[in-house]
Amino acid sequence: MPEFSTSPGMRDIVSPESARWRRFVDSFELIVGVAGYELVIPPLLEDIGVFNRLGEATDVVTKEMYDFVDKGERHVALRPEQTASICRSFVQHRPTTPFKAWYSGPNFRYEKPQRGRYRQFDQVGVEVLGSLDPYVDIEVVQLGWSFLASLGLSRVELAINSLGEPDDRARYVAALNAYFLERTNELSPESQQTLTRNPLRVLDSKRSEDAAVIADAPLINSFWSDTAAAHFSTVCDGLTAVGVPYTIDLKLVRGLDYYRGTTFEFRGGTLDSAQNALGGGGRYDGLVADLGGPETPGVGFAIGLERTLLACDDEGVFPAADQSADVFVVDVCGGSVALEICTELRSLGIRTERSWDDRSMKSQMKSANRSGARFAVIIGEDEDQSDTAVIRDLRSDAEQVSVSRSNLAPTLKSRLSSLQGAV
RNA sequence: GUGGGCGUAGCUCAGGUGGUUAGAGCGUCAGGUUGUGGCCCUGAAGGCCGGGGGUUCAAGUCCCCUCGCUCACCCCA
Repeated sequence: MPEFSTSPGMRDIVSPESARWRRFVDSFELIVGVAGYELVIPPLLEDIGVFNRLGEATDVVTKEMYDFVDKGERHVALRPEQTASICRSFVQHRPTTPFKAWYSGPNFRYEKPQRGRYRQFDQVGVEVLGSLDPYVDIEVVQLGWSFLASLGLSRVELAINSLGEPDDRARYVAALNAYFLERTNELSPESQQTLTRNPLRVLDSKRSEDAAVIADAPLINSFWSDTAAAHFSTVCDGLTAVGVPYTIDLKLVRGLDYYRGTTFEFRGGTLDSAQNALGGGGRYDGLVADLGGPETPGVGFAIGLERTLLACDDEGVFPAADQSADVFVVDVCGGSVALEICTELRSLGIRTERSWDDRSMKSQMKSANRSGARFAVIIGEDEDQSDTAVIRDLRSDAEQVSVSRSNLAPTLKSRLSSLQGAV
């Protein structure tokens, strides 16, 4: 056993998964980029006050924060999410509104690790600051939806709800609290505990004992103001208009306290995981002001990489890319010819590998085979003397051919591109 | 934070009631004569049996502790 390995809940992302991660973020950038979102890269570390605004009653703040006092006596924390950082950045730099940002990167929460849940986890997301227009909500939800669809996912469900205006939400919470208190003895001990902290979150309980009580609980829609109801209705109509399928889930409440108005969640189609929330978001119209900025509405979402990739695995889509070489150079004359050929081919964009340590031809051919390369270029004594090279197709039984060294690169280039054309 | 399962070669795993040099498959490396891979054959390297303590003449095997992984709860991405 090695002396060191990754800390709990943290892991190395290694090949071929690592390349898949890069591609994931690239795909996201492609979709939000054409929609005019600009990249913001906030620091991993912030003053803990930035994150305290996520909610004094939330686990994320109360027990999952990676926080410490630095050498300058500042109380800082590794970010548990990026929305608050983006808002802080907005307050600090005051870009013109509407401000449309996207981000990607790791976040940290000190939780017990589990399938699809790590202490360091990556998210991609967008935030739009400065507009109350319901069409912003629509655009944001649509972006998340089309991104997931672009990965090939077809069994994702979009749940959407509105928490109403702050007053609506407050009245609803009060009503909910009264209702649950009345039937508190029917609730599971865990939910009774949750009730004291945040009645909304009791609705989230997945325990069967709670199901009956939750089923009869009052619903948010009867507390919506006219403004909130109209906003929500516009959002729903807009989604329908652009062909984004959704389900209204009046019991959808999200974990962070800053949400108000529209909230939504993308859920993976596979039921066997409790971690089926691939991503989610909503409006947080008070957050910028809470962080000391002007009254500025906001809406956004975050999508978890790990979970979304798990969903991709379940659906058999967005596979890890093929990383095999195009050409493998076998040189049994010391290796200097391989150096020259690799340099030339690579400069032409041909993925070229070779072996080292002066191994036998047989052993180098084995490596060539394993590399997945389409062609082996073989340099033996004869080729070295005559300034030629042998090209051998590793995936067909065609005769190998000998070409002059000056014709090697052009020949490979054209054979590779004709193969690509065939596919 | 709470509970269940599991920790043996790089990987996947065998190792009845404790008993001599801990095994297999895959992978890796080297060979199977004269410059050529994939199939097959042979051989080699590679393990403080997660760590610590205990019981015993003797522990991978039993007991305790600890660390880690995993699944569920909690919560969330």
